[in-house]
Amino acid sequence: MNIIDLLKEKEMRVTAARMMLADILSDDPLSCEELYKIILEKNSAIDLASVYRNIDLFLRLGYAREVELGDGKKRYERTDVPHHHHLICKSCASIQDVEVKQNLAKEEERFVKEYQFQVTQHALEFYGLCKNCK
Amino acid sequence: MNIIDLLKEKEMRVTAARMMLADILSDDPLSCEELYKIILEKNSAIDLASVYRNIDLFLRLGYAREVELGDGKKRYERTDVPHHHHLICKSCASIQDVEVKQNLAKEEERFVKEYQFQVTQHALEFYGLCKNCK
DNA sequence: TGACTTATTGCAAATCATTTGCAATAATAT
DNA sequence: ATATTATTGCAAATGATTTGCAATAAGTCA
Repeated sequence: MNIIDLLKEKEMRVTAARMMLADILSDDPLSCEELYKIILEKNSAIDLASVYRNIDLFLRLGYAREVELGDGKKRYERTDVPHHHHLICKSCASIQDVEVKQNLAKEEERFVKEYQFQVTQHALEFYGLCKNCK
Repeated sequence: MNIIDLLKEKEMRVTAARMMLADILSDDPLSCEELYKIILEKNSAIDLASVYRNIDLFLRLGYAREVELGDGKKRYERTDVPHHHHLICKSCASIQDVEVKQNLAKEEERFVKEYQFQVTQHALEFYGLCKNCK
């Protein structure tokens, strides 16, 4: 689903700021500060507060997802990139996307049966040392 | 390893604040603010800044581990409780410990071979609705 | 197209979690 | 007991994120 349709469906306005942000969001997890700076580099500008507000909107629309890398900053990536996980280097902070082949869905089914807990989402990230840093 | 020995080994002082904190840290992941309040309830007091400083020390000593629950606050639990994961309710914020039976170690070995990335730690948390909230 | 309504924006100030500087205090070695 | 210096409490600083409010721009309808 593209961002224009998502906005119209909820009767929200299609603004220049939202289009630009939607365009910049990618498969890399980016913080609001990073998004803000990328926009500055393009000789454009969206107030940092508006970046936060619109990212928040994108989360509610299901256009973006939050990624927790454990450094105190929240990152965001588009939901239309396939579900994946990250290898996070504790030395240089580089982030690499990886797929995990194990089936966590089975575990999640078990949680429903054992604890009546309905899992809607999970976070799985790996920390360590990358090729260059070890 | 108990906290007194860990401190002495590194020639750090065994203080009342450290003993109290070490005692309160448990298998539940608690934030610094929560630890601080628990101590207040015991009619005792450790400055919040000292809680932060000592938790940080405990991490370096390997006495505590950090748990990321994605709500913008870091939580801590003792390392001597077995490695486990959490079911985090998005509605009431309750936290339940669970074991995951799948073997992530195999995936981690694959990352070494495929990307020369040495995993030292991973974070796996499940989000959803608990028994009472769904 | 132009005027109208109201969501959205930019700006500044507020808030929340965490960190830091510094003087006072308490833990260890002598 | 005293001296040394790590640790503490307190207040102020920082960094990420949120909020209030007036100015602006998107959508609506004549």
